[in-house]
Amino acid sequence: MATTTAAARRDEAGARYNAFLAGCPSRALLDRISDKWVVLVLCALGGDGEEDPEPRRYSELARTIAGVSQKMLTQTLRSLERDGLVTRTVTPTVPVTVHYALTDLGLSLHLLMQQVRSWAQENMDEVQARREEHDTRA
Amino acid sequence: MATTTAAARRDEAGARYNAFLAGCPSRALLDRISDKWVVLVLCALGGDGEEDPEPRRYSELARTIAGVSQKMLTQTLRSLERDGLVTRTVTPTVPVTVHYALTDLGLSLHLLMQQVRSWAQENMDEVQARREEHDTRA
DNA sequence: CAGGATCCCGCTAGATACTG
DNA sequence: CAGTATCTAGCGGGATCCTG
Repeated sequence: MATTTAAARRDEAGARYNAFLAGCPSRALLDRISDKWVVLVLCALGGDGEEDPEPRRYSELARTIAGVSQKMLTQTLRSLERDGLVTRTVTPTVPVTVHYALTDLGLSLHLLMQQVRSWAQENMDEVQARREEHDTRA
Repeated sequence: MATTTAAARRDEAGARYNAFLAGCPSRALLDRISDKWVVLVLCALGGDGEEDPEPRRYSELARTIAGVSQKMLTQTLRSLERDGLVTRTVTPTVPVTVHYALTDLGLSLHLLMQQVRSWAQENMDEVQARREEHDTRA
């Protein structure tokens, strides 16, 4: 509604944009991995580099990732659970205990993320160098 | 400054958060790949799946990605150039021509992104199924 | 053609308080 | 302990205008 000139252009562009990216489902995934909390949660659940897929409690995750708020942590866990990447196990103990664990699907994605992290560890210093060089020259 | 109780907790948390993530440079990379335009520009420059590292013009990129605004495109290209992931080549023709191309570094990251995209194409349907299942049950 | 500068809106992420 | 609900600020990002 209210298709102004700009919106029309964006509409027209959207068609080509979709043709460019919507053909493959990668756009949906991009929205997923583009969330930094998703990656961090995956890292935390995957053992942050170690193969240690032991289930983590909510507070444990919050403590490990730390920089995350309850809202973001819960929200991220919810979406990951919704997509079948993590499992949520509620143990009806006295105060209630909840365990989160990676599914096979989540684990496979986590392994990919680890590769990305490896790339970062190997090349980030060069990126830093380029960045500083570029900054000082400017 | 103005370190309230919450800020103090966040501060304290920040230390552990850094210990958890700052040990590896992955956090800096996360900020990089967490930008969807970065990925899309990398795709466009990398040929979107094809190995076709031919330099692209600014308007060409804008047309290919389409959904992006000039501001975001320019901003993304600037940061990528700053990090040494893409090169910016200005040819002083009559109206001025600018070519963007992936550096070796950018290409390697692009290849990684392609792997992620492959994962997406293979598993996104299952994710979709899980998602719908989860939605309809709720 | 390629991009700088500016205004401005929306949505997200964070803080706070409350509950089972 | 493991959340939920609400409120708000900040900024990402789009639109628009202008320049070399």
